[in-house]
Amino acid sequence: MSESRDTLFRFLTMLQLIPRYPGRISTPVLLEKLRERGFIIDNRSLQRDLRGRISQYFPLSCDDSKKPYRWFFDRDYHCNLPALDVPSALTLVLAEEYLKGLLPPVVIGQLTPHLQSARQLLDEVQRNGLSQWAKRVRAIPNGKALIPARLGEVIWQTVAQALLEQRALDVTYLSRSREEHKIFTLHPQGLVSRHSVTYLLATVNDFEDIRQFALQRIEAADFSDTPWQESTGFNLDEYIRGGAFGYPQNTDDVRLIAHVEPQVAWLLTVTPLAEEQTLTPFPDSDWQRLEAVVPDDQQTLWWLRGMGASVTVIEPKAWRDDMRATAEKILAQLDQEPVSS
Amino acid sequence: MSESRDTLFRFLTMLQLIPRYPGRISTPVLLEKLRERGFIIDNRSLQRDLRGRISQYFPLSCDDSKKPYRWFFDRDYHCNLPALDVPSALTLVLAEEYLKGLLPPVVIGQLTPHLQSARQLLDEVQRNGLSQWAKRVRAIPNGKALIPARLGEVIWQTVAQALLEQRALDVTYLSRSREEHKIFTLHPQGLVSRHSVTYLLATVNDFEDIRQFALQRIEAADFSDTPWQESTGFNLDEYIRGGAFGYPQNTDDVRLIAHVEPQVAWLLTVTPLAEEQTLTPFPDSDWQRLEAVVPDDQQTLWWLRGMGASVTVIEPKAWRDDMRATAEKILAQLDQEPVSS
DNA sequence: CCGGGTAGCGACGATTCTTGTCGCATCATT
DNA sequence: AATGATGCGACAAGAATCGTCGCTACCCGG
Repeated sequence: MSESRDTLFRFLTMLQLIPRYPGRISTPVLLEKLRERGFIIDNRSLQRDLRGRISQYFPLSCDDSKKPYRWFFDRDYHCNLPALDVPSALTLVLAEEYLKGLLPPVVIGQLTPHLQSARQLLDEVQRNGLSQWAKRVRAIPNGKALIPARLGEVIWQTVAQALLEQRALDVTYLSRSREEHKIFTLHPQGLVSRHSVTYLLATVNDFEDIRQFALQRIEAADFSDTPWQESTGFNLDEYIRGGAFGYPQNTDDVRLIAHVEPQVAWLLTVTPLAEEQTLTPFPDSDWQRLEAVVPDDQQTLWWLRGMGASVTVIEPKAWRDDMRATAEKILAQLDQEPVSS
Repeated sequence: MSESRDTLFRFLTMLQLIPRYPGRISTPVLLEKLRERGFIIDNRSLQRDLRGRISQYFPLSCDDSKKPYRWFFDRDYHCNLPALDVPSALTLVLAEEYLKGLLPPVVIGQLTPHLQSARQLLDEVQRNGLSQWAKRVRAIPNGKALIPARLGEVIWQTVAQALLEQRALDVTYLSRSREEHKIFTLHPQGLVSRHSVTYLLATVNDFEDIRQFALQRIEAADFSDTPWQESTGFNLDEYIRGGAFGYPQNTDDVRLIAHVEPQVAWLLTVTPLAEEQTLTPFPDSDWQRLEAVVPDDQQTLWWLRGMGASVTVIEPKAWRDDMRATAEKILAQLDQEPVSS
């Protein structure tokens, strides 16, 4: 039996098993995990591999302050197999540009190793012009970029893990009034990132009903000894549609009819509102008639409002009325308020 | 000299040098690249490694239809070193949810291997509940999710590479009127992804001025023999601020003063509009007074419009006037148009 | 049609590396 | 203080690596 082929593969497995810095793994545990994966290996060999071989060629460090030594990679070390190609690296950088306004910094930090290897590749491609690429790529987000909520790194990691491994959490939560610290046991059922705020959906203690918890208001989170309870019949999509995050969204789509400015019409030919969409020019003006089947949700309404006077809603009537009411109310308020204070 | 340590590292280097499927690399070229990196290795050894060792343990295929054999990985193969942890995998999935509405499908496809390894990890975490995680994570985007523009995979890859490697492109471009096919030589200077449309900024032929080209209107792109010309003094940020993508944006920020509904006030405490922002309650109502230093751009104005009657702009006067004018114009248009057609 | 050049591959043997074992030192824990 | 766990140097048997040689197959140009 040529066992040697195992060697290469065993090394790769080891490299995958050793975590990045905040994490660490002790030699015996690593040995155990390798055994689980079918690598019958001597304790001594493992030690030799770690110290003599791998750590010479990888940013691998060892915490030898206590006796079962613990090994870990440098915080930002990352390696892709196969290596990134240029278009993928560019995609990653572009994705980061967008995500900066959408996810808490800590969550993006989770991607740092990936992003760094992308940046590194791009740097190498442009040996001459120093980091030109950073000046050549921009993302302009769709809506107003709010500043994402601050959030502790450990909180995010704990919550993510609890959600996925189906474990209960003991949390200290700062209630909305900013006054009370409350301690709950949560049974995570889902996670929703909305605009720039991330919410955990969970049942509390022994109750059955789902509640929302903004992640940035969780002050401490630990895995609980209480067994996790699944909320039977919970369906995230239905929950969102039910209106938990704003405007109640009907399951049925609606037929939108509107008159739009030429500029908006042009925009819509490039990025349609919906799969089913028609634009027909008017004979007597350069505006166009838009007809589209769109979801009946807050986002669509926002989009229409954001277009301002460039779009005139004809149908559905409810939206037409909403636009009128909103415009009238704005005027009333503007008239009422003094110009300055 | 123990040379063996080289072996492991050489394998890793090989794994990095072999591209994913659409790409391929021939044995002699691979040999050359390994030599460049200091691995003095015999031709025979390389052949043995590829056929005998690596391809046994990796999804590596070989195109042996022609004589310099060409090697490549399966299209979706990907391996992270060190392996992803659960929170990072969740972050990737969440990022994908957001990006689906922001980047053309092809561009996201570029990330498929990464995303797949994330999904795979999550699947493994939840052995019992079959792929529960997919039902437990959602992103609700900030604005209306338009359908991203369609775009050819090869076009994206070619453009990305040309931009970063500073090469000129010969493109066939479908001009805005959808009538004419034009052939240009472009000298890429920058890339801007705006909402869901991606634009290449480039000078054309021998001209000096920068023009925008929507990627989805590029029908064919090839590297040009013409040497790339840098547009001296071009600065992407200045260009965007100059108003090339809509509302001209002044460098100076403005001081926004507005009265906001309690609900909006609450939203703003969680995700502020800007670093400098104050909210002060009014004594005689539950509305609050918002004061913030915000950029003078289209996005901010959109955000204000999207809020409808929940926000009353006090300052700057230009915006207040804009809100009033927009509201009046909407009313006028609604009155003018028949209710239905 | 034919030959030179290139690439793949089997075989082989010397070199080199790998790996289990043993013994000892060190550290942690009780 | 004792016991068990862990780290590590040394060693030798066994295994794998790697360059070389020779053969074959294929591509191309003459």
